[in-house]
Amino acid sequence: MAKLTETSRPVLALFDVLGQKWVLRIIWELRNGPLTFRELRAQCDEISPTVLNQRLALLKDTLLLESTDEGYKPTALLEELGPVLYALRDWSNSWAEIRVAHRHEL
Amino acid sequence: MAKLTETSRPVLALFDVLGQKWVLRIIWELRNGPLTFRELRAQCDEISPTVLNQRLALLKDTLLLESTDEGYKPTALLEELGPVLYALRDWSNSWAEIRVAHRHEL
DNA sequence: GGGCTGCGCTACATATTATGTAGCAAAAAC
DNA sequence: GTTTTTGCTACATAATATGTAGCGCAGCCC
Repeated sequence: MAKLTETSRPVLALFDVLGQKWVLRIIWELRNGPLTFRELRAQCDEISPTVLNQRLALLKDTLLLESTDEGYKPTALLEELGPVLYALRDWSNSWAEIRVAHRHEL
Repeated sequence: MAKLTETSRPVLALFDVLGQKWVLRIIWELRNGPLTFRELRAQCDEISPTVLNQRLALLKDTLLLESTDEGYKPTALLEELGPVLYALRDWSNSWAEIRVAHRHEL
């Protein structure tokens, strides 16, 4: 499993985690309640189970996810990030529009 | 250069970009004005220039960064994400505290 | 009990991506 | 016009992801 840079700046440690492939996607797909390993894998476009399990281990280790009898779900702490994720979603719509507009300019 | 999954859901495209190593860090380091290639590289812990250049190309291509005579800087659109980034920074401090507390529990 | 099914997850060979060092070509500084 | 500095490329090596197969276990059915 990847080792976190033990930096004195938490935001950089956070970027280390979020910057790993599939991490944001996994968090996003768990926004509406718990999913089992196989459900989560299906939601994530059949991501390889090797990587999925590595990411789940990392996220449990960093107290962002926990596994219950219902499946994997965000911790209370991670749920506080909900509004931030939705802000990203909203922003991404403007981004998509601008990119389309830019393509048409060419 | 990595190809974006051309998905109909912008938020997933966004996660594809942000989920690449160094992308969040690069954006973060440019929050206080433009930096040159070498300055940016120094801020990013001497990241390999190969990857830095790949990421800069990606971010220019997706209209998140632009290069001026002052160096690389975020586009107006990306600057709108400022508050979101600072929210992540603030949240990461609570996260760090909880992780420390959890270590001491063991 | 014995055989099914679905589950979380592992093994492993292959393909993709990052790292680190050296250095080039062009622009600036002197 | 020579010396720096800058943006960036080349390339060999190391690290990481992908995709497929399938294991061991738990719950069911009869």
